[in-house]
Amino acid sequence: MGIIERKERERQEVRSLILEAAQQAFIEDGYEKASIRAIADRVEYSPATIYLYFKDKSEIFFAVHELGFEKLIYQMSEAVEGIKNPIERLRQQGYAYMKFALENPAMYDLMFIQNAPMEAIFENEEWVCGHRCFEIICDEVQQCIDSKLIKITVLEVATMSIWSFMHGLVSLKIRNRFKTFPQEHIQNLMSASVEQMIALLQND
Amino acid sequence: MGIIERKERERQEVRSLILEAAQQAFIEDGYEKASIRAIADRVEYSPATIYLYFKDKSEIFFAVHELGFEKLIYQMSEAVEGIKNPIERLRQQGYAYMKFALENPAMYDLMFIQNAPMEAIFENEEWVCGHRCFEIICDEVQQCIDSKLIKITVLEVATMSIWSFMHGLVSLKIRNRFKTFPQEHIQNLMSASVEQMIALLQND
DNA sequence: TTTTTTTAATGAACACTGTTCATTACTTTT
DNA sequence: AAAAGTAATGAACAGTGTTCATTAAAAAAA
Repeated sequence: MGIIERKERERQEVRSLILEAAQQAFIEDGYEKASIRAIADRVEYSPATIYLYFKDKSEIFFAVHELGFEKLIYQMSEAVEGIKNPIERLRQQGYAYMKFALENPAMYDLMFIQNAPMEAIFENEEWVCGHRCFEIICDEVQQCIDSKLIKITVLEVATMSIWSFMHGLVSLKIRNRFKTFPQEHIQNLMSASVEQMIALLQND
Repeated sequence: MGIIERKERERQEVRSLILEAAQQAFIEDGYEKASIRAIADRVEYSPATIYLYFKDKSEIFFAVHELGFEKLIYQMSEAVEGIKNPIERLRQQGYAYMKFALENPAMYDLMFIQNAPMEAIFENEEWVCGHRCFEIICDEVQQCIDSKLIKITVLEVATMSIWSFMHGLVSLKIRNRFKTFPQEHIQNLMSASVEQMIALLQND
């Protein structure tokens, strides 16, 4: 009997319809303003129906934030494709990260700033997509270490430093804290900071 | 007639009572859960009364975030007191920043992560406390540049880089994104990252 | 085919939220 | 003592996430 299989297929279809609607609503209005009712409206279901497919709002946006990671990981991989020099790979990966954040601020918000998606991770569960993304950064850093191109030698320290720097840069920008810099120079200053950081990292 | 002066004094008193309650509620429950009604309860006023003293919730928490800046600025200033070496001053200021963030995560949230306080700044208005805090960081960086102790020579680039790095470090921690590192080493890795960054910055 | 059982979807409600406004209570001025 | 001005509030509005008894539809059993 293929009925239970078809049912499961239909279930997954509805699920991803809701997810798509949630993603759209979230990108347009942000986490707080993307209400369950608004998402339900988009898929033409009752709000209560949403809860047959997701435990709560956190869980919906955990699923959405996973879509974000897919996209980020893809764009970072694409950015280093065909490049040999490890430093150049790291640079391009960094710019891809920055580009993603500035072009999809709402998504980045969900992935690295909002509490909600983390709350959806149950005890003793892993943050799988976070780890995957983290690892592809690690890989590039490891390459730089192995080829003795950067000054830092401890992988964890290097990765934490570089990631923190990049996250700080884009999240202060996204959250409007760079008002302290002359408005018209912010973009240039951000690029200059990235270049400066790479220069500092590099062995001479 | 000192009556209007007494009235003004009383008004300011009520205002700061509300502020204190808001701060407390916020520290305990975070921005979203710190409701106007909860704040009103704390000061034993009606919710509507709050709106005689503040335009909206954003404005309340803008005022609270200013209190946070006072504290942070004080603690950063205290941390460098009596220290001569510019690099050591920068290091201690950095650790003071980190300590503040980790000890007052809710406050830090309001100051550097939440959107709300920024929304309370009207068009063409300045983020005064942000600028003040930014300047005392700038001062230390400038000292390092002047005494040729660090490799970066452009003040804006240096400050943006250092601040972004520190903000990234503490905000990823606060928002639980360091799950990607072994739980028990996170604190050590964060300190090691700070030390590593100072080492990279320094001229040899 | 008809009846029973299982599954899916919903309307209505609950307990909240930020915010507004007409009404009341109190002070100051006339 | 009456009038004017100010401060505080109760009640309401429109919204939120979430739950649950009830209804509609589909599948299984008779």
